Amino acid sequence: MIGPAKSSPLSELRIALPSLPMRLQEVGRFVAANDYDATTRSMRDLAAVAGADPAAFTRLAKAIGYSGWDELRAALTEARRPSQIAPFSGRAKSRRHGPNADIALVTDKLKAEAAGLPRIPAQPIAEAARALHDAKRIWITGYRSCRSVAELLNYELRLFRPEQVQLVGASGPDDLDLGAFRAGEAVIVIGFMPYTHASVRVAQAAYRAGATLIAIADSVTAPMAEGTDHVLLFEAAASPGFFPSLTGAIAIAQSLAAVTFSLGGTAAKKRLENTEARLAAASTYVSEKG
Amino acid sequence: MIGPAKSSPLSELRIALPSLPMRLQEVGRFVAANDYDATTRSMRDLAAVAGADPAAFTRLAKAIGYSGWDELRAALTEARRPSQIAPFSGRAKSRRHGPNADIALVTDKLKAEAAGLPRIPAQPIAEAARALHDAKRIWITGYRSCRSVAELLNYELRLFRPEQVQLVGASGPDDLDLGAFRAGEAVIVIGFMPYTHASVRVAQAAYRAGATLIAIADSVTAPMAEGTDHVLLFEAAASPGFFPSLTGAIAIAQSLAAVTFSLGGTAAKKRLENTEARLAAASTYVSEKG
DNA sequence: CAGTTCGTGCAACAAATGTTTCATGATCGG
DNA sequence: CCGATCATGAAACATTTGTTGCACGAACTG
Repeated sequence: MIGPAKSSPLSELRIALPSLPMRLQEVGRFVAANDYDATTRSMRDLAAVAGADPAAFTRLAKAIGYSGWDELRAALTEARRPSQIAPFSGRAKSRRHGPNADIALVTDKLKAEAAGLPRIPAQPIAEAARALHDAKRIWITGYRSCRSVAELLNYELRLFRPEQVQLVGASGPDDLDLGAFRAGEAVIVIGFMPYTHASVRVAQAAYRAGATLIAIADSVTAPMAEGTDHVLLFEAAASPGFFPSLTGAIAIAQSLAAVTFSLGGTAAKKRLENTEARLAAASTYVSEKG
Repeated sequence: MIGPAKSSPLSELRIALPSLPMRLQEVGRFVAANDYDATTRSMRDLAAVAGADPAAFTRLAKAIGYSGWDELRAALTEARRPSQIAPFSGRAKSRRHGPNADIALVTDKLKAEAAGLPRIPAQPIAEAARALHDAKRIWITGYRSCRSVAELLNYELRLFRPEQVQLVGASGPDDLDLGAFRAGEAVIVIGFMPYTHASVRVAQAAYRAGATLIAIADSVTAPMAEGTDHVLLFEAAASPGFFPSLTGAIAIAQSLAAVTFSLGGTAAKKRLENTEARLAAASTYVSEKG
């Protein structure tokens, strides 16, 4: 016989609460209010904090239909598991047809990517920028679609540190510069799943050389993030569509360059002015007009 | 001297990982990838799932500076505690100096860019995608910082239309292909103020050749947007900082590629699968593992 | 009022947990 | 080639965990 809907152990607890003895009610309320500690700390610890008897927790679990505290806690743990964040809720399932389908795809995509940007942790970026500021030389790595991010970062950093910034593999896919890394230098590796072998190799070489490693990746478990001093996370799979999104990575790269420039002070400003003057002299740009 | 961020036990683990013995590396990776289970399940359980010796977990914890597995797990548990709501949300308000200034700069920048994305008009993107779908050949142009956008677009489009997409100036800054444009082809020009002469020349050449012209720019008055069939606008100056922002342009490029792929139907899907298979065969990527 | 049931705290219990020790095999340097 | 160090798995260890038996007191019942 299957009982009523076992939606959540917490709701079962809440429903059964009024019909329970007084002491069990107290403990039950404590569990409901501190369900995170309930899943992570021990029964005796909880009892001490709640000012109750350890046995009360076992009795509570049995009172609401579990075989014991262990089983209740396992249910709470599963209910709290983070990976249950509705991966396909409002997504491509509602594949609309007609002329508006494409427009809907675009707006959904833009909205999702906009939502992802504020979730990027700012502090690691600031710390990484300081590391770049202190580095004698900066190497930048990114393959396949991440190469665009690498090149943007290379371009912006070279605007005010032209001598000290270099793109790894600029002369071709096999020009890896693996032996060129030195301590005191910084190596930036950009990538997301699936990770290329080349980026992992660069990260390992940088690590062995004692260089400061900065990874821009979609996960802390990325192979090239191992051993890195700084990991800057973005959400590659956040938006609908078939390719991972690089918007977050671009935003990180730009912020990194901006803060690094800010740390550079007047010296960086002067070099940027020099670069701009040189570009203007070469008449690279179309002159502004009213 | 500011050391690397020791905020999270996961970062400590990640930093120490490469210098660890092989078995401890495996266990460390497992913990990093399954940190929720690491906080909730028992050491022996984890060992069984990871296929490792229980003792390895204790050794791992000691290797990265903890007194034992219990202490490491406690640190992981605290790092995961949900009620850690935004330590910097209300703080870094008007602080323009001090250690929080950089963080404020980053958060402001990200927020501004996130706000700009939904303002991008979707319909022109969908229309441009249809034009790309109909084009016999696609040329992509972008100089200076916009080159990164051009290369991303080139990369993504070539995934399912490898024969028909080409980056203008791929062989060098003077390789402009100006005479190669034909009617029935599409030329994409990416740029914002100040505009480079090269991009304007490409646009004019495309116009004269009768090719379909698509401009990704920050203004309808951009020189290379004159005579253009499609103008896709983004806000380059929307975010604080010293460099114009390319986040919007990247988002447009990705949306453009996504819709074009969507229009390609099963044929595009098949070509994408072929490309992926070729990459897998070349073992470009690190193989996934549990 | 006596008898019963129920709720509760305490303490003892068996099981499981994290840790340590030890033996074995691999790796490295002289 | 040998000795020393290190990495690693298995088993023994002390501790902690969740559980249960028991006693006491309150509340309810006849």
